[in-house]
Order: sequence, then C-alpha cells, then structure tokens
Amino acid sequence: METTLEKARKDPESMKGKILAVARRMFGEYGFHGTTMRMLAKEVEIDISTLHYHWGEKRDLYGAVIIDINNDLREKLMEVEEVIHGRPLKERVAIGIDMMMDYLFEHPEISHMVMFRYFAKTRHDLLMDFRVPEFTIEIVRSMGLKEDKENRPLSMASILTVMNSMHSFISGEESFRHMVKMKKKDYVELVKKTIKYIFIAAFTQDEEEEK
Amino acid sequence: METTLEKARKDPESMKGKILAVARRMFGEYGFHGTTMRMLAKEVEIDISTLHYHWGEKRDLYGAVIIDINNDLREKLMEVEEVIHGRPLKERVAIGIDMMMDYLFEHPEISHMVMFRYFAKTRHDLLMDFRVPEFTIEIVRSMGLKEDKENRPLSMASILTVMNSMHSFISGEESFRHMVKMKKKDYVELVKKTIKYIFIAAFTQDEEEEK
DNA sequence: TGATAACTCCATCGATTGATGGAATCACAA
DNA sequence: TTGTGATTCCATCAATCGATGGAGTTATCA
Repeated sequence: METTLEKARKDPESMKGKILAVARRMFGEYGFHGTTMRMLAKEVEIDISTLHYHWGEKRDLYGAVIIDINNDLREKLMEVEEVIHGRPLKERVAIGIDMMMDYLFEHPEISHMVMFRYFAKTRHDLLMDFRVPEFTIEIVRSMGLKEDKENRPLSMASILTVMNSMHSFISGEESFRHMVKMKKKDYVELVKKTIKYIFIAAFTQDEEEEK
Repeated sequence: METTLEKARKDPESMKGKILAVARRMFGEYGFHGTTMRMLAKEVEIDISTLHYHWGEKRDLYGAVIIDINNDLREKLMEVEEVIHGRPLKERVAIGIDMMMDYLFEHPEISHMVMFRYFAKTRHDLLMDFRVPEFTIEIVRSMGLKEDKENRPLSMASILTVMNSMHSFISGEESFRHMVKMKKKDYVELVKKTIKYIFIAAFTQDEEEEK
C-alpha cells in the first residue's frame, strides 16, 4: 500500500506534497512546539481541518518530515560517494564538502531539522530519529578513514564534526552572515572555503606526517 | 538600582536565583515555545504566579537567561585569555579547547541556549542576542590569527567553526554518545581529543608550510 | 508588639492550542 | 446525468497556554 508520505514525495504539486514542503520549512525554522497547525494551514492556504485530513495528528506530520529528510540525505550521500570514489583523500574531502554544501544551501530546512533533532527536546516523546549513526559509518568508510578499533571513534567523531560544521553554517546563516557583513553569495563562498581550509588540513595531517 | 537579574546572580539560593537556574536548564532543553511557565513552576516547586511575581512575563525571564549566559561566557573567555596569553599558537589552541570544553560540559545549558538562539526562530520577536560577534573578534585577536583585510573573514569563520563544534558535541551529547556507545567520561575525552586533533592541525597549517 | 513590606498560593481569566463532526463542494467513473 | 468517494471548510470542542487579582502567610524593623 502506498503511504501518505510516498504520495507526497511522488507528487510535490499535490496537496499532500505542498503540505509536506511547508511542514519541512516551518518545523525547521520554529521547531515542533514553535510551529502551530494553524501556521501551517495558513501558509498552505487551506483550512486547519484539511491539514488533519491529509496527515492526521501533528506528530505524525512531524514524523513524516523526518523520514522524508532521511530519504533525501541518503540519496545525496550515495550520489556523493559515487563521485568521489577512487580519488585521492584530499580530493574526496574537498569534493564531498563542496557537493554537500551546495545541496544544503539549496535545502536549508534539512540542516534546520537535523539541528533541532540533535539539540532540542520536545515535551512529548517523539521517538523518530535521523539515521545519523549509519550515515556516519558509511561516510567514514567512503572517505577511507581509519577503522581499526583504536581509531574508529576518532574517525566517527571527526565526520560528525565536519557534518555539524556544515549544518551550523547553513542553519545559522542569518546569525553568522550578519556577523561577517556579507551578501549571500560571498557568505556561501566564505563558508565553503573555511570548512575546506579546516578539514582538508585535519583529514590529511596523518598523510603529511608520513611523508 | 539592583536589577532582578543581579540579585539572582548574586544569590543562587534565593528564589530568584533558583528560578533563573531552572529557566536556564529548561529553556535550553526545550526552547522558548517548548518550555511552559507551568513546567518551570513545577520544577522549582512553586506556584506559577510566584514565577510571574519574581520575573514578570515569560519573555522577560527568557531575556534574563540570555543576558546571564552572556555574562558567564564573557567571564570564562577572559579567564582563558589570561591563561593562554604569551604561549605558542599550538598551546593556545589546545589549552583554549580544553578549558572551554571542561567549562561547557559542566554547564551544558550554555551550549543548549546558544544553539537555540542561532538555529531556531520564535513566533514572537525576541530581540535579544548573544554577543557572539564581539566574542568572536576577541578570540581571533587572542589566538593571534590573521586580521588583515584579506584573511579576517576566514579567521572569524574558523573561530565560529571551532566554537560551534564544541557546542554541538556538548548540546548533542545525548545523540552522539549513544552513537559511539561510550560512557560519559570516555565521551568527554573523545570529544576533546577529536576537536584538538582537527583544529590544532587546522590552525597551525600555515606555520607548518612556512617551515 | 504592631505596622509594613515581601512573598506565596488558590482560583480564575481570555487567548490559543490540537483536534473533530458534519455540511458543502469537487472529481470522475458508470 | 447520476452516484460515489475524495476533498475542503465552517463551527466548535476540551485542553493548555500565559497571565492576574486577591487572600493568606511570612519576614523585617521600628
């Protein structure tokens, strides 16, 4: 049976699709409690009961948003992996960062949602998680970092650090861009440059030492 | 005249002080909309109207929390600066990270609140900001990073990256610790080790090249 | 001791929240 | 056209939200 989420993903122009898109954006900006069903309804220009008709209760819609973003992230990561496969480490890091940053800047609600899930609690238990553990391990493998028992935690934590740094600059753009007084385009370039500046040096330091 | 916040900071055992401490923790965990006045009252074991008696309306209390945390952060940064002053770059970075991580792990609500202010919006306008721009510039100066017109944005963005990485691992401990399957103590050590592994290499790469 | 201020809680308010029943409308196959 | 299911909206609900008035209690000091 086709689920509501599958319908919404297949046809973004449908009512279910429109609602899902708005929910991604609003839940990302205001969080679960900060977003009201009436805000969502008003944004889609429908009645609040139409919202419930399509998606059931609030937490179901929120859960659908998380699953939806999980799917998007997985697709993107696989795409990145195909491109960087076989290249030298320095290139793998640089290309991976560039591709992910371009993608996340186009879909900032992904970073917003990920940050919210990591760092905020909800009054009710919403037991739906991003698949970050699996993703992290896959990236460690894809990047060819050390996976022996000794170094595996360091590798995983390093990947988490670079992912979090990306999400931070995307999600916190409003705060940080004002801070460096830049226009959108320059901010994007600065952030990409900075993250590559930091993490290429970090990830290649062992290779450099061996030379 | 002594403000309510000053009283609360001066005497943490007073009712105002207790409320402020609980508010820091709860607002940090659940955010502005996720925290209700009744939750706070219940946690302090007082009536909700006693809450209003001491702190006025909700956004005033929230604002006091932000100012309070700003004060704490400023004090800590000055303390770090005193310690690292005059040491070589590699030591400045290592000590700075160690001191800040120890401090933030002791007061995780600081990281929670900072993350919330960066990445989440509220339905109402709460125009109170952390003094991150000033702090960032001070750290760039304290660390002795390049401040010429060419490199200043990169230096600021790099400091933002390391600060955000620290806050991320503190605030996201619940998510990330489960991911690496570690006990608290080991997690703390892993995170400190990882951040130093990454950022010492990053911040000293220009020096290394010059050699 | 008595007067005053500071404090705490009970009861309650109006506004907003998530959610639903049912009538009206639409799309479309028979 | 007619009938049927899908869709949309109006009206409304109970629950919860932030906030307040006022009575009762405690602390302070002359």
